[in-house]
Amino acid sequence: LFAAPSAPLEPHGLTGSAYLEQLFTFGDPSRDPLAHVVSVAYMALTDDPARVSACSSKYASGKWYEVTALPPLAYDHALVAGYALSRLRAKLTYTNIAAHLLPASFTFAELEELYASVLERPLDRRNFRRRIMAAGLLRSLGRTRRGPHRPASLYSFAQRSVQMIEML
Amino acid sequence: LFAAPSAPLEPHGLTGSAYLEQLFTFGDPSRDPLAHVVSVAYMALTDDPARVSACSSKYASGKWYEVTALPPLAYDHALVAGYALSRLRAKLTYTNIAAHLLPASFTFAELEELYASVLERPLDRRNFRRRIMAAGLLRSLGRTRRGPHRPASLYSFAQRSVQMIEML
DNA sequence: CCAAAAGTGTTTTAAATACACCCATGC
DNA sequence: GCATGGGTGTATTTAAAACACTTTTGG
Repeated sequence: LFAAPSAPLEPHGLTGSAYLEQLFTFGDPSRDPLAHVVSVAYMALTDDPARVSACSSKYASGKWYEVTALPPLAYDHALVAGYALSRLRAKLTYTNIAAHLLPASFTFAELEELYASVLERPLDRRNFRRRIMAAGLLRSLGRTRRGPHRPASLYSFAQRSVQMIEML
Repeated sequence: LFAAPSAPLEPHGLTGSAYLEQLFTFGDPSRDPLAHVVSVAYMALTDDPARVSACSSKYASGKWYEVTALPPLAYDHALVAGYALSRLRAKLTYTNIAAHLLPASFTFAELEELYASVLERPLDRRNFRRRIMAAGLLRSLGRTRRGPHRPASLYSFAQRSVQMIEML
């Protein structure tokens, strides 16, 4: 989460390619003690935090936190963040929304780690791979990433537009 | 669907017990050619249409239509209605939201007919009953409804508050 | 006794789960 | 050659799907 208390995330300030999804409109009269504020909350996904900080000076003071360790947030913003997380969790299980949280090419281990950390539970590597593949979510790039150990095959998402897919 | 073109459904005009769920906030600048109107759309569910017409004179002119045969609607209201229907369909399969579309007691056949008509597909009576029962969705009332044929057992929902349940 | 809706089980098929070892590389 | 992360298959369990007849009542 990118939390910039005095400068809420502005959809139009993001670089073009970021995925945006409307979450919920918060309008409880008591959510702000000084005025009746109606906020239409959006969730933006990116694989590259730097793009968010860079797109406007307003966000330069923002900070990233693990979702499980958010600092105290103003107003009902913890509620908003919780809503975003639960939506993201749900959509990971029935859409290809993960395409917007990973770079153009990635290893299977990176995909699995994304799922495991957002869902906050360990996944069986073999069963996970079987289902992802059966869902036709990925395209193999035929390339590998070399590193200190056995090279890992690289993949990209077959589709970037978010769509429903049975998978978990 | 209750369509009252010149008098949009006002949540607070409904009788107390109606289930209300926020759908989406429509804010496309071009949705109304005359002004930039932002609409926070809600879906209300009731088992009793008369309660809606009765709650305010503004709704007296409203009419009910089969969702599959809506008349032409103003602005982007067909989009809103479509959104509502798809949300309802989805929630029938993983929540007990049907509790708000049936009276306090009902027969199994009535429940099945509700599901079949909203989902627009026939359901196998035995498999449907097995899953609904396995989900613990219903409470048997021990009473029956007498009619021209074999009496049908009456049920009510175990919970009225909407909650997630694996079932279809 | 007949028409009409209510109610009930079993078999087959598919999917989810549980589980442990070999492989390829850099150092 | 060893440490490390990458990659693979099978057996079991559970759930979904397909399918047809008997029961109870009113008229």
